Amino acid sequence: MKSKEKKQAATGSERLRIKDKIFQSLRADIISQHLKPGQTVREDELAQKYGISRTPIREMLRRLEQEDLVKIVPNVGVYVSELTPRDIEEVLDLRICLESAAARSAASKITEEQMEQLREIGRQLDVAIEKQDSIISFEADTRLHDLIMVAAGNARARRLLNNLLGQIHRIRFISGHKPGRMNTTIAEHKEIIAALSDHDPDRAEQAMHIHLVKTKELLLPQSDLDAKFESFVRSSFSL
Amino acid sequence: MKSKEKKQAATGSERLRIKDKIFQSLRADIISQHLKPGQTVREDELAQKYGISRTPIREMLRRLEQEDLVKIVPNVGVYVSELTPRDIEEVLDLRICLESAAARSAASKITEEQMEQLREIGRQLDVAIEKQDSIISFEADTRLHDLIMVAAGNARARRLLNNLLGQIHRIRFISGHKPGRMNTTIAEHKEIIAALSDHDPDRAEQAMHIHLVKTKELLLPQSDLDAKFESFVRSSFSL
DNA sequence: GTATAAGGTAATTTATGCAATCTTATCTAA
DNA sequence: TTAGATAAGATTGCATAAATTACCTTATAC
Repeated sequence: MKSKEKKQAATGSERLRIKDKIFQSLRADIISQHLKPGQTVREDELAQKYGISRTPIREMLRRLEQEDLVKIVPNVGVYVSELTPRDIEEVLDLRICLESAAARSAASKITEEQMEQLREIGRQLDVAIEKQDSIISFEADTRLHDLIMVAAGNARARRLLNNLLGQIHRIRFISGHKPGRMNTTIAEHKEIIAALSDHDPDRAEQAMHIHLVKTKELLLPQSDLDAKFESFVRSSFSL
Repeated sequence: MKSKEKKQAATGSERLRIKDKIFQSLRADIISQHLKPGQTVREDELAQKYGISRTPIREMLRRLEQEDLVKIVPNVGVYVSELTPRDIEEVLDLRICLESAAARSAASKITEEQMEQLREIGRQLDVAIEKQDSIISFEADTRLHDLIMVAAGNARARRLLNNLLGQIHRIRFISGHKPGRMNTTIAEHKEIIAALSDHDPDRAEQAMHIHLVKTKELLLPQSDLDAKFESFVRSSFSL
């Protein structure tokens, strides 16, 4: 009896981690294209796969829907979201909009401690160039962008962007790795760091904007764009 | 038999509406301050109040959490979100960021049909001024901003903003009505319409930005702001 | 007298069974 | 042969019950 109670307590304390782990696993499967767009996702199936009941699975699926990773049709089923060129452009435009504003804000608000972290990231970028290691570059990239969102001081904006990031990573998986982009990306990042170091809002916003627009153009083939319309965000600066 | 099927179909189609209605009711109670910030919200209580089980209530609460209207502490409970001056500023800054970009985008993309709807809204604004009717002004305001989001062509941005709108309305309830603001608001709206009519992205963005910054300053007493830091969004244009 | 631990209570979280709904396939009639 | 209706199959949606967790109270030991 006592051993049983102990076991229950153990599973109980680990359950939260397990639940979160399952969610991350599901999310990763969609981002990594392991679950293909349009594919049906059944509650029952996932419940069996992960050995839990349908109730928490349902909850996870709602969260994934909120991130636009799945589409839920009432009384019918759940599907992995499609990612049309239009969808991709919407996500990337939103990113440009949010992160450009964040860079502007961060330029004024960033603390010396955060600035030191940024410089450390800058040194990692040097290492990435030296070793031509895209993994290091990618990780530094991720920390750079998140650190700027933190420095910008708008927690809601950061949460929104983190939601978008799931889809952005998914887009990366679709587009595949573009070799040769790393070095130019790093140069853009260093310009962003320099602008923040100078606490220059205009320059920081512009640097981030240019960087993200270039990233967008790389991820979204120009042929897919509707060229006759201006994008959601400005395509050039006139500061 | 046939009548039974008919009845089932009827209740089925009404069920969704009822569930949606309960959600809207809950949401309205929070926005209207009928449920006070910090107040505990129990699943059991709501389930009894609305005569449904806790499962759909849970689902609604998760949706409300996603809109930041409630805060869920795992294994503890659900609370109505607080709205500190910082929270208010975050929400309003996000709005400025999204809607300014939308106005820019809409200036290029807006169709003649949408432009005609805008002009109709403009005429409603004239009526509002003539009758000094803030209700008409508010309704025209709502349609104006949403129409611009539609014209901007970014469905995700529109959804995000609609989520923010719940909190923005809540902020309005807290701040109370400011008489005398209506006429200047309308003037700003007409400038936005004029800029869109000219298909001038810079002017449209600037007009929207100025309008929303003024709205923010009205809703958020300057004494609450941290004056030494630049906001998430630029506070002035230099076009 | 205070602090700590154990037990009880009230809430969420999970699991499971049942009902409602949608889709699809088959059968019949025109 | 095709169109429409009906029935069967599958899946979600809802409700209730069991389990777990967190908090609060109380009692005991130092």
